[in-house]
Amino acid sequence: MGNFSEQSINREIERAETQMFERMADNMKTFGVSPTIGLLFGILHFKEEPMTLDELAEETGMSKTRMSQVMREMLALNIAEKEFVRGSRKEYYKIEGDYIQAFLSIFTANWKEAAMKNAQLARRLSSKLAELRAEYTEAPSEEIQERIDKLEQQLAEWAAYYKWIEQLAGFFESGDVLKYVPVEPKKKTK
Amino acid sequence: MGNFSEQSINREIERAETQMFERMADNMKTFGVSPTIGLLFGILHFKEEPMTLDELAEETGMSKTRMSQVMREMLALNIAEKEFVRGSRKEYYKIEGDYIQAFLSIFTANWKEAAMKNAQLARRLSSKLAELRAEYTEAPSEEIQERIDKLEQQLAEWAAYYKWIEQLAGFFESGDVLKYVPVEPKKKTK
DNA sequence: AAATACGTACAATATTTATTTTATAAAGTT
DNA sequence: AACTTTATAAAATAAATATTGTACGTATTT
Repeated sequence: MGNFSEQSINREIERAETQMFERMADNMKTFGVSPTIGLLFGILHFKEEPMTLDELAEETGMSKTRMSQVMREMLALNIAEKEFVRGSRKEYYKIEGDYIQAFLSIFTANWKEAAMKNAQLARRLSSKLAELRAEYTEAPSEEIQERIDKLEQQLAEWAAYYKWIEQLAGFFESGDVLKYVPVEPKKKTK
Repeated sequence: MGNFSEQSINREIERAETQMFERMADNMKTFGVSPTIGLLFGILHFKEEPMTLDELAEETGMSKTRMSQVMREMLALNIAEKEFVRGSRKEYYKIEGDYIQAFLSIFTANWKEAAMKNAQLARRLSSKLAELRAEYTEAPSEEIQERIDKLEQQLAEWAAYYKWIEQLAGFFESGDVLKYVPVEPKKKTK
């Protein structure tokens, strides 16, 4: 007896777990990364032990290939790592750090990359402008002069912005942010 | 004379401007919002004066409908506002604050929304679990007992996380973050 | 009141992103 | 050496987002 009830309660728990994972996936999308990263992070965090691509595929119902793609992204973001398991020739993955660390890693990585691309373009554009100035030094119409000035001024303002982003990324990466936005100790469920 | 050169230099400048705007658009995508928000922000910032939907459509080559959609998003994110211009029956839009302010607004908004959704789900799941516990109090198999405990513990950990995100959003929203990650005064272009 | 200008809802299309399928290479086993 | 197993590249498909076009409502002008 109780068999049916037990089965149905297990289903309910399963459903709750799934909803939590899906919420995490959606969070990640909001944060600008692939939702499946959130899903896998949630699962790996929940299981608390390293998992193979096959296990992840089984758990999510997605293809193994997709698991491979996403785990690679997670490695690049430094929110997961491989764990060598002797005796098995599968690769095992586990997460690195907790939710907050993952959050910090993701934003750090994204912001740094954005700042870097911006800096790269800004350099290119600045030298282009210098070149234009040099080239047309003899007959510089009022209008063109002004236009170049304006763009340079805007580039400078923009540079201040992405340099600030870089600083912010550092503030996250170093964990300094946690000094000012501390983690509250989690309470036991009432 | 100089007419051809003048035309070509103008084209070059135009191209540079466009590249900067496109970079901004790409930044926004990275940040998890529609790239066109970055584009319009860049244009409005550059022009330094309020613009109508038609002007924006003209400038971007996109449809007026799209401009309307995106401006609405920007209003919701508090990075743009309408400006009433008497005599005209068009609506004029201008940006609110500089790049950094926009950055802060966007993340504040996104993080708050994510935290809110998480909190909502967590509440639902917690009461569901309580309900399950109550319902099956008589014949609680070892296994189910443990499964519920585990999920509750995970929910608690997750709650600590999204509460932290909320705090972080507050830290951004209040501008406190700027105390610790200050804006460097921008240098004049060399 | 008819005509025009404006913004946007709604449906349709295009583009991008996520995911799967098929194919292949490398390593391990028999 | 032939056969498996594992991961992933490359191509194909599906799903989600961004964008446009059409239609319509409201306000304004004539």
